Amino acid sequence: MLSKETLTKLFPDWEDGLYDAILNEAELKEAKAGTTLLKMGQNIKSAMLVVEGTIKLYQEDETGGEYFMYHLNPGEACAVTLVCNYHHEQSQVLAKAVTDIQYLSIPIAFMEKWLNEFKSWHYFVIKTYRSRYEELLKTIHEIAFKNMDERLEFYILKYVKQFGSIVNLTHQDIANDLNTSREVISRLLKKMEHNGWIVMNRNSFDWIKK
Amino acid sequence: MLSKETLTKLFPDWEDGLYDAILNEAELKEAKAGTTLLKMGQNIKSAMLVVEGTIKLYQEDETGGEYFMYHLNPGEACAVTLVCNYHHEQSQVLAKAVTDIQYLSIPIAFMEKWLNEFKSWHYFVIKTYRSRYEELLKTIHEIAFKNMDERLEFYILKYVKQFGSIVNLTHQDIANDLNTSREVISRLLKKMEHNGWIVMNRNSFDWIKK
DNA sequence: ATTTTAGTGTGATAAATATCACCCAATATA
DNA sequence: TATATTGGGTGATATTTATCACACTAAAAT
Repeated sequence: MLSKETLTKLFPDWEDGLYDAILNEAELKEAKAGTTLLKMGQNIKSAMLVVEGTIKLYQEDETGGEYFMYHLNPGEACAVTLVCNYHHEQSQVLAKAVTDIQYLSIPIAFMEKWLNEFKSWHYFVIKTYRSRYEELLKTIHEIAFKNMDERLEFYILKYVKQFGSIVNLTHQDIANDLNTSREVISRLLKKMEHNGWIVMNRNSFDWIKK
Repeated sequence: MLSKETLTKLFPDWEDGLYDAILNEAELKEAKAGTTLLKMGQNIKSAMLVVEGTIKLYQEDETGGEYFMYHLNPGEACAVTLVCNYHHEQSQVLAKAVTDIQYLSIPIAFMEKWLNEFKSWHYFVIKTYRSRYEELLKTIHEIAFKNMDERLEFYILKYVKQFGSIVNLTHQDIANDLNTSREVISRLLKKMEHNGWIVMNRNSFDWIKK
């Protein structure tokens, strides 16, 4: 089980009572890398706070397409699950574990209660929304104004920032995340290789630009 | 000046003290249709609550491109200006008045204060962020998965919902909002005309689909 | 009434991306 | 070791969107 100490490190801005509330009411869950944690259209029954590992958030198309938006890391929460009313809100996003993860699952019944009881929870919710709103703005900026080569670079840089400069993704993985085809990614990566930005291997490549 | 009664109608969920605080601290401002209210990169000095008229929110490119995201209507607030810290936050969006507008301008010094004092303000901020987050998701969905013809239809439908079925926009206006060129819009509108979805006039067209 | 300007129509062409077809090589599996 | 599977390379072609060029017309300005 989770210690108050760990919680304090993950969520340093909370007040004391909130840690206790979490320890009492939240369930610590685990999921293997690759698990889908939230599908589009799915009813939201609990909030999700990341304790360990990384989650990727996607916009999902009816026809199966996906577009990667941002990472969720330990100490962060999935904004869409922080609902403040019971009225069966449906998820607008797709969430996948990219590593093995641990997360706190909090029944949405507590959302409103805690908003009333804990100022620091209130701030946490606002902070979460604000930062995710900003991530979405960045995403829109990329798709609306940039060509695929620049979007690919932006995508790789996000990966590198998260996991380091050895990118363990297949071309197909990347194509899925950017809602394009494998051939397009292969050709663009080949260009990056020619430019000396990456060193390519099977199943991975190394980002060496600058 | 603004009456408490008007405020109550615009913001029905607030508590009594908050109306007074607004009446004391907020400044009622006006702007003509077409005014730019917030530029990208601009320092945020005050929050903006719409009292009268409609504001359009854009993502802005360094090179002058724009992409329309959503409308702000009376009773709604600009999420990006609802900052909860003083540290010279910069606007990530472009906001333009599309009609003559009236809005409340609140120095950001009060943001944090009111978060502590008024629960209803806290809820208002969260509600604002949540609904704008959802608007951004819709925008991403459009750009990431749809071709220009579908995006144009989505765009027109947003307009129609706001202002009625007579669309008083030039092809160039629309092209700017969708970050494309006038020719592209002209051709797509011509197709819609052939399909019997619109009746075209100079400077406007009429949406008659279904 | 004439000129200017803004809004629109449209062909030609270019660029970006998507799709199809098929190949080869590395790795996993039988 | 043989075979199947997965990851990747690449030409050909189609589609979508962008760009250029220019013509036409309604409305506005002179």
